[in-house]
Amino acid sequence: MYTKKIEEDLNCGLRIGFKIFGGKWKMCILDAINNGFTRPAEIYRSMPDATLRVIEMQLAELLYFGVVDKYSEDVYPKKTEYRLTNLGKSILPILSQIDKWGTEHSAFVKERLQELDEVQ
Amino acid sequence: MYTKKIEEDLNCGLRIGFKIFGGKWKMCILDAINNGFTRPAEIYRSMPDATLRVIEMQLAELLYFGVVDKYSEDVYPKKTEYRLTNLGKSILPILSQIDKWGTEHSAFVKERLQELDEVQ
DNA sequence: GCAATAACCGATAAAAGATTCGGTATTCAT
DNA sequence: ATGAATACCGAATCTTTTATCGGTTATTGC
Repeated sequence: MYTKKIEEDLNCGLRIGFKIFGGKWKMCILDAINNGFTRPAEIYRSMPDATLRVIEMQLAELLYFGVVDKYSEDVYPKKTEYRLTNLGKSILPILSQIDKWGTEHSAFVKERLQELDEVQ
Repeated sequence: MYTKKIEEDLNCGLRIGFKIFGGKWKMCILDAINNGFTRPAEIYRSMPDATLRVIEMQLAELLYFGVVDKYSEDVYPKKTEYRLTNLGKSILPILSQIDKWGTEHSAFVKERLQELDEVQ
């Protein structure tokens, strides 16, 4: 994590929300955890487009902001589980709403993106 | 707009949603339009932390993805209005949910951010 | 004519964010 | 003891996004 050079206005709920779960993979990670993929390696396997490193980094931020909790057991295979806190769970409805919206409009969006590709 | 070098998986509704309204200012702009600030200069005055340039750029993207429509009148003062399309309006419930979430948890988030600042 | 306002665009700089790569440490199975 | 799996972390690098700046065009009021 690092501090930004340009200070942010966090007077707007929208900006705060994005601050917490607006990263490229954060929502996907929360979704994965919610679907039972609670360990880093599991999350990674469930979304191989992200690297393990980025998953670790985002988990660290989610942990910092109290969205997830971390439980480590010293057994083999080394077991670390990340679970949603109540704060994390409170994000789930938003998550599913965005997912629903995106799924509903995916055809349209993809069409537009394809146009862009054809131009370049 | 530019094409990415790293290809995106848009199989996930979440990613699609973020693609369309996940920019730093996009949701704020949609919110501003919804609150009656329909012209670029008005939007800018309603959220001076963003530059006019970035508002223009984001409006162009929102226009491209059919989230807003653009209406120009050749009168003085030069009048351009951006209005939400049905697609744009369909985002509003998500918007207000995120805003509500962010507002509810703003104290907690700010506290955490302050901690980070103190360290550095 | 000149300042002010509006909309907008291109180029480039800067910042933010993500990726890559190599490393540590642990434990188990062979 | 070697290899595989897990969880991490640091640093450099690259990509993406946002900011800055200067410019254009057009119209009105002075």
